[in-house]
Amino acid sequence: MGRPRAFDEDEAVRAAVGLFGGRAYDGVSVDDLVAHLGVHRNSLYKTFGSKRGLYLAALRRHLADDVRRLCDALAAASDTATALRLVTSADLGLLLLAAVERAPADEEVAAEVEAALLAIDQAIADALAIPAELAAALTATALGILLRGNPGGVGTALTQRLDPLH
Amino acid sequence: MGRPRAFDEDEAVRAAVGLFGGRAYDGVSVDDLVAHLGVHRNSLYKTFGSKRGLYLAALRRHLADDVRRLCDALAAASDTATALRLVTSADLGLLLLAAVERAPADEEVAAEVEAALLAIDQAIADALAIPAELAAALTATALGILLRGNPGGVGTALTQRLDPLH
DNA sequence: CCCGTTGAGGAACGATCGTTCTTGACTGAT
DNA sequence: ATCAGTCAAGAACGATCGTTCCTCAACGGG
Repeated sequence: MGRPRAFDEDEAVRAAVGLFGGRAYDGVSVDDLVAHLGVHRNSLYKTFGSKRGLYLAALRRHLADDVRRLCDALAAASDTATALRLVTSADLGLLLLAAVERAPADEEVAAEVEAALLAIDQAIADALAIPAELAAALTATALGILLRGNPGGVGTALTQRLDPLH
Repeated sequence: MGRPRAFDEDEAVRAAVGLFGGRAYDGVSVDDLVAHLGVHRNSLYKTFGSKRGLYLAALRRHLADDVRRLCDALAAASDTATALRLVTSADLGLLLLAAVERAPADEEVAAEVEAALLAIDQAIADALAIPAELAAALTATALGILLRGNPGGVGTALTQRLDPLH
């Protein structure tokens, strides 16, 4: 019963992933969300409770979709260069912003971020058959490269040194 | 002539470095700054022009002081492990936040950040006598480790593999 | 001694923030 | 046809944002 929804919740959350992945949390206003999500204010609060609720939904969706897809792709990687290229070419804007900007101020975000990073570590460790600590170092390298906007394939120089090793 | 200042400008900027390095730009209000800097609203705007002006001053101070000190320390590093340890133990909170959160929205910030990262790259390249691209990869790794809050000396696993190389 | 100048101290501004309220449109079941 | 229930639409809320204005205190030069 009741009037049917005029918006698709999944679609709205994915749009929120794009917005929150593009600029800081405080840089995305509720007006921006309403304008770009196709969800009206009232429905937004009815569905997600608050701006933070929507942010958490977007973050979890980002991790469940994009990060999960990255981990699946990593499972097929057989060498360090491939693994590093996969991570650095993935769309992890929201994860990166969440880790640097939100995690220190929101422990629920911090927990999600930490779990996602550990999942990436594990995927790399399994795929390359290397210790988890070394995989974590590779993840850190990939995040650092993403952070710099990947200036001219910085990763290749490193992987050329790493590949003969393992 | 005129009434003498009751605050130390350098001291105020250093306090701003601490505030802006601890949370997001929008998470630090002018009221916070006034409360923690010992500078009154009027003097803040008279001296720095705007909140963004103070932020830029703090960022430049952070780069001129902390990053410069890091580069000097790097000049004395003779192996990869030492270089990586120096960067990951440096206090680069403001640089990290600026790179991820402000740089995409403020090209002046982006320019400062890029210059600082290049300076770190160069310091590592010079100290270890390695190509600039490899040094950039090491910088990226260090930033990634900082981003994760350095969970249990992740860097050591990587440097053990890298050291025999160069 | 008094005047011009500069900073301190707050009050106050308009704008925007996240959130809520009110009203009306649309639905399935009675 | 009517009623209860859900959502759309947008006005409106108090709070807080960055910024400005106004008044008084403290100095140096004539």
